[in-house]
Amino acid sequence: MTESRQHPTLATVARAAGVAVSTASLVFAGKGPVSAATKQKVLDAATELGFHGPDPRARSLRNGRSGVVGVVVQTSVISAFRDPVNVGMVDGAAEVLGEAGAGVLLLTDAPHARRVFEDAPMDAAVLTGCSPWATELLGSLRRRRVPTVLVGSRPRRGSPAVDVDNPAASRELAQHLYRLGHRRAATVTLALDTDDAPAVDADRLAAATADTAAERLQAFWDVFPNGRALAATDSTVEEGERIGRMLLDVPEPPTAVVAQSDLLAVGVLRAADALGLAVPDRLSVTGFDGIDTSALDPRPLTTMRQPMQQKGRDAASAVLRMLDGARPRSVLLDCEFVPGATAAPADCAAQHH
Amino acid sequence: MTESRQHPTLATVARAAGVAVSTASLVFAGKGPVSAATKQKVLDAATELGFHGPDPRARSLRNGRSGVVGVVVQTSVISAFRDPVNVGMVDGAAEVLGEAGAGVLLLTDAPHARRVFEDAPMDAAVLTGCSPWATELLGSLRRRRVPTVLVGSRPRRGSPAVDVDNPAASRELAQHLYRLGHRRAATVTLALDTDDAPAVDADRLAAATADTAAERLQAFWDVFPNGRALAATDSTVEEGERIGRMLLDVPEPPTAVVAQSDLLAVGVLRAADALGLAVPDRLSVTGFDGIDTSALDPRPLTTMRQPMQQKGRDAASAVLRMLDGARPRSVLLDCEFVPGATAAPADCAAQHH
DNA sequence: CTGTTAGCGCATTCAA
DNA sequence: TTGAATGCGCTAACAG
Repeated sequence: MTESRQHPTLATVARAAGVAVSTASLVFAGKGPVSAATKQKVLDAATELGFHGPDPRARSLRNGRSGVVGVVVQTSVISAFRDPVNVGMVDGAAEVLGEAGAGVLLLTDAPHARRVFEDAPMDAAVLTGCSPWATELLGSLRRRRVPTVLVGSRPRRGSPAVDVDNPAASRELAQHLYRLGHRRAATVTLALDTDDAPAVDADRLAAATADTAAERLQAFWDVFPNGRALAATDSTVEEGERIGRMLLDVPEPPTAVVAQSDLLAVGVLRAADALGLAVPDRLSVTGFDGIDTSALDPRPLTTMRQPMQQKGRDAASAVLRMLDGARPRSVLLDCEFVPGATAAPADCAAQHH
Repeated sequence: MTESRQHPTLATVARAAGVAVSTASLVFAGKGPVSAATKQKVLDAATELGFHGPDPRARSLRNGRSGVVGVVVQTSVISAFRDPVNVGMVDGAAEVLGEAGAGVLLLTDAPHARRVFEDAPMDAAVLTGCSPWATELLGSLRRRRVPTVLVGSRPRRGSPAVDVDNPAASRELAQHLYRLGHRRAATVTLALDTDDAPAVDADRLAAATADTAAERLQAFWDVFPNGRALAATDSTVEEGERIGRMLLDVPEPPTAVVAQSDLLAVGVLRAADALGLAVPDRLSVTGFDGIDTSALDPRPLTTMRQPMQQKGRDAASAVLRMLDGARPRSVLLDCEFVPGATAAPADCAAQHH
């Protein structure tokens, strides 16, 4: 019984099989023309030595590719994944990347994980969201010459972006309310910047760092120029309820609230319930995303369904094409209006006046 | 204006700075004793050439470490992350690994991603759940000599496991019901195996591949030897409702249902609502996990809170210790009983008899 | 404190 | 078809 060697390598195996390393390499790559007999010899030797394929680390140095794509989400994994939109996106990306044989390196923009971000081996990256850090991270990626695709923001510095058509979708939602007769509408935006204060005016919008929130708000104001806007700090039910109360617990509440996400909208529904405002009779509420909220609230939300997984898939495809040397164009996906049951004609509300 | 070079390397930088490569290496590693002047020269040259740190791929070959830890979840990312328990676990792991400078490679047991699983560079792995594939994946990891920590299953083949004390926690829950006077109890288990059929008997339990489900069921039967058990296929509200109906829509329904997860328990609550069985007056329901279900159901669940993030953190710490050559012991975490409001004395139920 | 040297394990030339 | 030789970019000895 031979003593177990340090660590079997291709060279070890080749020597044991009595062939050249290049031959053994071909066998494991399944590429070149190798005679069946030689192949078998190599395979046998490998089994004998307990060698199960070439070392990924050595391959990546040699090939200049590690087969890993970084997917960067905002803040901690737990808060990012509380939102089904992010989960869907990562899933879509993982699916396409997995089929292409690429791994998903889960990265966050958390400061304490910067070391990982800087040092991690990755051939390309998908950068999601538009946190204040995003710009800095993108800069770092560019310096390292890591091809990057953005998700949920505008294209920047040569990096293509995959996103939904926020202006069109948001306008459609606002116009839907307008056509229903609503004239006093308010909106709850996603985080616009790092500021915790809810009040949003034109100046703050102009300075906003979050493209998605800004675009959706702009579209809302296009339709309701005087509509009140308050910014949430997170896309959660709790935030929606908190901001919803601020919006609704006033002498003359709006007859419609446009929430920039479904989770926020559910929160607004709760605020309305707490204040005794019947939805949709006295208040219309719209969301954004099209996630399954049946577990959160029985009322089907009037919302725009966005193709979350498709965003991830398209981002992954784009990243893969960039690795092939192409310069893919940005992608703008369409959303689909979901009628739901939380928006109704404003007349009802007016009657209560 | 000089033309941009192919790709700046440490050697390039060192030459430009007029120092030895090893010196430049030390500068970027921030380790050795380098004079401030030399250091500056190197940094300047690097900036000049657009060199921003050593290539991770080359480092990993040289160091034999890629700084990446694989975290394997069951099935697709999307279905795994629909369950807050998994999200919490991954978050805990990401936190500890991130602080240690290690990246998280998100892996699944999906067959189409096997190539990634086999080829991905990783120094160690955290293997969660106990899908039928888990055993095979563990075998593959062992052959590659990738130190692995299991989460949510028993220790196997030399790999330590991090888990909660399912027998103790489940017994406590069952005994709580027993002491409340319940004698006719039933249970909804997590997936026990790949079989879709709900009915579970002792034989099926004996053949179960999912340790968690099996342990919790065993503990239930220890207290309620004749209690009916039906297996869910997933830990979701929908499954809980489906199985809940099977359990409750019978002539003599049980007075208590032990669900093996909170999501399943919420489903059971819905089934009870649909059948007009008041909880907790005529039916007691318990869950497991201690996730926040307030968004799903107003009634605070009687359940066991398990430290989800701690599981991830402990698994990550164990993996890190294994990378240091240690052989960490398995960890069994305690759960905490949460009284909630969905379990009450059986008397009430009996009175309706 | 700094320079020289020798591989890490592999994929790919180029010859035979 | 197969074999020998080269270097991917870096770090860690060691010697100055």
